Amino acid sequence: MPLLVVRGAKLIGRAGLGDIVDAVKMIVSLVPPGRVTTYGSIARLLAVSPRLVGRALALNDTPIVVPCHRVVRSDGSLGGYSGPGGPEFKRRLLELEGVRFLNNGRVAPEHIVDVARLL
DNA sequence: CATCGAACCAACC
DNA sequence: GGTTGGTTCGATG
Repeated sequence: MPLLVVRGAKLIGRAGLGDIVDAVKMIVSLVPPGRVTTYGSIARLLAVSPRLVGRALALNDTPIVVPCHRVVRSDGSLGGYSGPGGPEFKRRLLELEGVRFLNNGRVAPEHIVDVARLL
């Protein structure tokens, strides 16, 4: 199966989003504990819209084995979490991994990395 | 710095 | 065809 789907290209059946899910899983698993990345960062790498990355993560079947909690919004605010426990659990996981949160509820900027830097 | 609104793109109704 | 998301970015206070 293709790793990437060019934006706008039509493939057989549910290939489009399915492939993005796989690619996103792969990329997210590169983010080390104590670090987070953003939807937009992944989206640029895959040449898709950030919203699509969100959707891909939302329908991700393995929320625990894939560290999908290490993806936040570009301004450092949590974003959502469709896994068990919701966003509250997401935040707890991150704190557990050593991610520091500011008073305004955002991730401290020093933890945020662009996935392109991890390649 | 915080909030607001428009743009985004595939799915779903 | 309109709404809806695990968003983003520029404009505005």
